Amino acid sequence: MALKYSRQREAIKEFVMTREDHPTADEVYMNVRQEFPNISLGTVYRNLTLLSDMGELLRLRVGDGVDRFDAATHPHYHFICQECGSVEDLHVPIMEDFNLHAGQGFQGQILSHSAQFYGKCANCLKTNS
Amino acid sequence: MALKYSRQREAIKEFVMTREDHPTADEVYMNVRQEFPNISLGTVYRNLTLLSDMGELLRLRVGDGVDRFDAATHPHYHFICQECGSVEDLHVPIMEDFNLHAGQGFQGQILSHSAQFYGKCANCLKTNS
DNA sequence: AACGGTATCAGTAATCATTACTAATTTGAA
DNA sequence: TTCAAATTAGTAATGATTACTGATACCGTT
Repeated sequence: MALKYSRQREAIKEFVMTREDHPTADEVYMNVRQEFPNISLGTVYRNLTLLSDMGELLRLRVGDGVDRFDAATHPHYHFICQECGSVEDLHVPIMEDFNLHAGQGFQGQILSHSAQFYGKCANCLKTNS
Repeated sequence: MALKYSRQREAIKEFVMTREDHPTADEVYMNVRQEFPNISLGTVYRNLTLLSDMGELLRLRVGDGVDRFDAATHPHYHFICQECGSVEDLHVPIMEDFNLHAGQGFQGQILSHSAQFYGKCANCLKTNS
């Protein structure tokens, strides 16, 4: 049960931390392969899951069927470009009041929320007219 | 290309409309099978996708890896119970200002958002202590 | 520095949700 | 009623993720 160091896990974590976008498991695999040509996709998944469970990474499910990983572990919102599918962090504070607003007339207990914003990213805005 | 009536599609739509929860494709399949014992899962998926594309249903991806379908097609927020995984509609207005808030300092263009709220549903609240 | 227990690995098979394919059936306009 | 086109049932294929297995790497203890 005790966690042991592994060079592969370290490389995976390091790689995700260098990225501003939100790489998928496959993208992590492709890149870490340059340092560890024999690393297997299963190892990448296992470590990404492990790191997420430990709270060192955030596992994102933005709804396109592929999980993405984010080294920014503090709670924050995400933007998804409807044009190119890119995912960006939004640098605004979490709206805590939103939980109260949404709970009006609701019989359960709301503890947290997540939100995704959609539109066109800066790149796609200038690229196509 | 022209849409033709089909009894299976009608039954699928009717079934989803009777439900307050948000059935998965498999749940729809299991239920519509009582009326059409030979209906295939592919037919269910094809029609759910078709109805969603036409705007008669909403396809939800709340992040648990399974798509859910909602007959309430107006934009609204969802609550997901962390205990039992149930999904409920929240009956509060969409916060349009949220787009502006989130767009502070963002170079792209935000057009819409979706949000999910997490906690304990009324049932789980009273069931376990 | 070698030993040994266990976590981790690479490789591969299995799973699960969803989509694609195909020959047969159903729909609906002429 | 006829017939082209849409839809179906059944099944195969896909794609992301997880599970399994024998070999390897890590690390506290000798």
